[in-house]
Amino acid sequence: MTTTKKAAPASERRAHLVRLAADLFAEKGFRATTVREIADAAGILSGSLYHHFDSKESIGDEILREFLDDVLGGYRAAVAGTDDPRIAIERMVRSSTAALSRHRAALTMLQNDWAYFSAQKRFAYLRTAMKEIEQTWIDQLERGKRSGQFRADLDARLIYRLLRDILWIPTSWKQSRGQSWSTDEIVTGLLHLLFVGISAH
Amino acid sequence: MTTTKKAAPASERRAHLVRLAADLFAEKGFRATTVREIADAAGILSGSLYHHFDSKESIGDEILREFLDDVLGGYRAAVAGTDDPRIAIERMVRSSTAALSRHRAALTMLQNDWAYFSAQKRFAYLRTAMKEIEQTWIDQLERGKRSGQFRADLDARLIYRLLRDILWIPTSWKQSRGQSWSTDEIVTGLLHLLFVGISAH
DNA sequence: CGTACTTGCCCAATCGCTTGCTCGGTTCCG
DNA sequence: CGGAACCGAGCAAGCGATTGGGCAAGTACG
Repeated sequence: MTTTKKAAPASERRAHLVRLAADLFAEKGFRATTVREIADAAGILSGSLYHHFDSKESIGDEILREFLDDVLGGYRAAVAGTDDPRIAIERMVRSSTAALSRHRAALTMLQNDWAYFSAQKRFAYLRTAMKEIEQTWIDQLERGKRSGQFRADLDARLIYRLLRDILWIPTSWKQSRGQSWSTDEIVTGLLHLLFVGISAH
Repeated sequence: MTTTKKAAPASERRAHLVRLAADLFAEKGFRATTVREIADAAGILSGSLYHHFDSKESIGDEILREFLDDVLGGYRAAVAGTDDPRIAIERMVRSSTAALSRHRAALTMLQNDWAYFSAQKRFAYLRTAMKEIEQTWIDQLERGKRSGQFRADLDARLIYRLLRDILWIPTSWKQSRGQSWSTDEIVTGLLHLLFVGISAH
């Protein structure tokens, strides 16, 4: 009665399964991961997953929504407290990095399976969220140009595109082999690159 | 007699089929693309592909090899003519951008299906080529540090990793909807970002 | 000229397997 | 008892791969 067939019970077990699935998605992408692999990771049979979810896509949907909520929340907080676009951008960079490390699966899914998701109306919210993200960045970049803090010849849209994709690069390194850099080192390196480039002086 | 069974005839038709397959790989990745889709794009049945190729992997192999040859050739030419690491790096950036736009499929394949390819001994040459690419970049960055042209506190390996991934970002924009930037605009924006950052002065 | 053979290309059919998913039944626990 | 969790078996669809054969154009040879 409480749960018909399509509903989402939102139990603790369910949340755990989502996390297990997310780990697999983060490494292989959405489509390349099978429901049997997810079930194996949970120690159950694949059919048993459908007691918790009505489809594989629902798992993906949940992961993507949580990620976008997290990112957008962070951006709104980043621009709320200050009038200085440089401070706002630095906050957005740090906020993005933190959010991405919290949702590695969502990133891999958006990278590998964007064509798959964006073709479905169920995932139309992806485009909406992306547009808000883009607008937030461009607003700050334009403000920085007007205030004279950023180069006047700067193409805000182009820089945004570069930044957006640059920011989620280090996330895919996390699971990489061998010694790595700490999140701090990476963010520092990025911010340095962003504001002053690689040249001396 | 001439062609036993595993050979590659290297005909014109074959090259055309590789191009069709590459277009699909560029959009969906290697594993996510089926041989039936490739055949459909060519207007033939899937089985007919096996007259030209002995396996789906052979198509991928051909695409990847051509790409790596192109990139490495460009790098060798870029560092050959000059002693100035900044000039060498600028040449490498331009060479990379050009090569990537010529081999969008290879990029998507390396991004989406790296785990798949690198696990096979048939594709062992991928790691070899990647190492030569990395060494070329690091050499130039270190030379720039020693000559005082680049910041002394610069982590060459970190910067290389960032650059490598940054460089192939704009490639995935090419097929995007609506107005875009020209290759020149993108390269200029990147080089500017790389050498002087976004700050005014 | 005409016949025989080769070559390049493709179809039709099928194999063994994996995919996401279904569903009736069973176990466990409050 | 009742509900949540899971099992076990299986389905239709699709997957990559392979085989055997057919068709047309070319080549060789008498």
